[in-house]
Amino acid sequence: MSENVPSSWLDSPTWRPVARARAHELVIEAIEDQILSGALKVGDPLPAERELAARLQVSRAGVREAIRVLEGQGVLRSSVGAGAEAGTFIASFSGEALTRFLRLHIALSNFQLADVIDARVMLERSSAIFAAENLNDESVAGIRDPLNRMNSEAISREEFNDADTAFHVAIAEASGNRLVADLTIAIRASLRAPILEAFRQLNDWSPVVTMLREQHQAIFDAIIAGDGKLAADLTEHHIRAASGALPALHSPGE
Amino acid sequence: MSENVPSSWLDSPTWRPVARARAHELVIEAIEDQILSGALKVGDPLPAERELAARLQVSRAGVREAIRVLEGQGVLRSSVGAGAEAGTFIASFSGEALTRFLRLHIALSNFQLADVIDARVMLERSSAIFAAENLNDESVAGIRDPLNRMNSEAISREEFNDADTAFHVAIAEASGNRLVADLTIAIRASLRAPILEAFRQLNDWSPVVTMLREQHQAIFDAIIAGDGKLAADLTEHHIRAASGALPALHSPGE
DNA sequence: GGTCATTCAGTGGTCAGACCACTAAAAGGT
DNA sequence: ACCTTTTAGTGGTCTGACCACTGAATGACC
Repeated sequence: MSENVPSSWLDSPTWRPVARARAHELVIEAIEDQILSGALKVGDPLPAERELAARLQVSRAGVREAIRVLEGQGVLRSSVGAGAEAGTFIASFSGEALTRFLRLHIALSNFQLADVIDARVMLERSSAIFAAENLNDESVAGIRDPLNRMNSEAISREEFNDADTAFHVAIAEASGNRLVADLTIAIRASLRAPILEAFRQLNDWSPVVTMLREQHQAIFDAIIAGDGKLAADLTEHHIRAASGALPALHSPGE
Repeated sequence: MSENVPSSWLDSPTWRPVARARAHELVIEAIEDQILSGALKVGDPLPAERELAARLQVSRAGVREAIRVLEGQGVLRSSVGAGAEAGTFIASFSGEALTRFLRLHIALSNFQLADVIDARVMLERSSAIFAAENLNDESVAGIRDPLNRMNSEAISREEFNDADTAFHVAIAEASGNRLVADLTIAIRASLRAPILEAFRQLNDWSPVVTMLREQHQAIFDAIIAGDGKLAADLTEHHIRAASGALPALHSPGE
């Protein structure tokens, strides 16, 4: 049969591999199209799995796999049961997707810790500037509360770490930029375990915590005074000093 | 039977709802633990799906759903076949997860466009500063190439947009921070379709493209001159001017 | 008509098994 | 040793059965 086919036809650059689309990717695409076109909004239900499988002419397993992916991206959520609350819905939001993404890729050395810290510096400098410009009573209280918690004498290392995170997150949220806040939260959350472990490996953490407390207070004072530039500089200095005070953060188990 | 139970016992705060763990989430957690502990690195194979299902005592479907989620996060990749290249592996990296994440959440109005643009300003200011500080022949060529492509007279709107993106991405990559570069790429990619559509809705795009070309050239010149502060300011001005020149970007179909 | 208990129907969650496409490795023939 | 065929193991897909959940519907009683 090959003698009937001119070789120039076979060698023509119009022949390209045909990507074989996986069933679940087709379903993801279909759902994504509905979202991008505006047909699906936060809170809207999707058709039932069996219904969607019939409509898209794939198996229910393929639909489920697609839904899992989009659940993993914080886009969908599913509930068992009957009635209006049962089924799969467009989710309101969850930052867990970003957090897991960063956590895994940091662990896989796809992002270097130094790059993550630099990115953090950049994000939080910006947050500090905007927070200082956009202060209101609510955001001040939101920042002051974790600051006070960190100053409690009876605080454990874990509680301190979480209050420390809450302090930084409150500043990011005070900046008014949701994306920046979520990136800040995700980066901090992705580093929670390594930071905590580095804290644990400090024999005496009191000089470190004293330093952190002073630096947090100075940042807070600068933000309250509306001095965004100073707050940004103090924030950068603080992040780098904190990072430097935790040697185990940089060489966990190599 | 209820008369035998002290009500203070039932009301005790130690009673909490027991979260019912979904099979695929258990599998994700097991894989994640292997990654976080360092047992799995980029390029490593996972056990076969059937094997993993047996080991974790869940069904193969549960394993597949977990793998899909992690594929969606750019963490895993799978190949059909036999031999050393068959099976599921830790992936080297793909930015598609971030891009899709942003694209969907922007479409769902979970992130406001203004916040995304501000985040972009912040990222690209930082990139411009670091690029200006860390110049080498390769990064200069990487930035100059898309710049030259944009200045071609025969360029289509789509090609211009993609070269524009490549220009910004090259600067982010020249900054040397992988996470910042990937965030920049993801944000730009997530906005590709809306930007392109806004471009299409311009009756006469030549004044806009002239402006963009001039601004790109000025940014390039500032980076080459090693003036990071100027490059950052020009970048911010450029991003905001470009955004302002595309009215349809801000009211797509409301 | 209102209330309560039971049943039903539809939802997602899970599993097992069958079969397919792919692909390197193994086996068999020359 | 080389080539062809077969094999074995991989992920991809589908089907069907069953489970847990949960509001809605139905039926019984007052």
